[in-house]
Amino acid sequence: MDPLKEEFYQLPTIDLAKALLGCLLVKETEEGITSGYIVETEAYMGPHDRAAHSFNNRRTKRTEIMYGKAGLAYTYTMHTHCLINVVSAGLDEPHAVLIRALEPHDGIDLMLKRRPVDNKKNLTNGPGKLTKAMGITMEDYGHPLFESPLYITHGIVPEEIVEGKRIGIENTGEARNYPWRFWIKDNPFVSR
DNA sequence: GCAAGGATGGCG
DNA sequence: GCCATCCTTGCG
Repeated sequence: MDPLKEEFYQLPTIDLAKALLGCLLVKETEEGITSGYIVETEAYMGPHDRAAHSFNNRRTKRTEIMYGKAGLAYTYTMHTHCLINVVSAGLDEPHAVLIRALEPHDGIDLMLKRRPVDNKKNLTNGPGKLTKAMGITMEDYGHPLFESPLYITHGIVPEEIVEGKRIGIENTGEARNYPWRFWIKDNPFVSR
């Protein structure tokens, strides 16, 4: 399946966060191909979103890619883990969509080898878990997600999308209450 | 230089 | 609910 085209990412950030649900995230490596359906995302709305790394237009080496064009990968390190976002909105609008959970699809054996778990439900049901299972690292910082070897393609159309508060941003004032987390209703691979 | 603080995950 | 662990950031 071909990657979704660059034009796919030309959506308002909230719309993109929803549009990404059901899409297939694919990573090709020498070890093999892994992929999973995106089942949970969060929108980070840049300068006016206290929970965003780019709040108040903070522009550093880390956040620089958020000021780039939509469809690039923004990877960063959180504690000992790598998290992946899809850069959103126009140039100099530093928005991003965090990919929080996947439903494993291809290469499940390889993912289990990278990240052994008893139950397949726990393989990619968290932002740090899915990157480890798929072999996504800081090497992917700035990679265009409309190109191999790390790309997003058409998957399934979700039956119903639900929204709620974002996770893990307790110390961000009002921003913690914004309903900018989206997931596929009743999907067992959502993080919580 | 250095201290503080996470968009986490795993274990108790 | 606690903490390991380590990179980024802001400040001195």
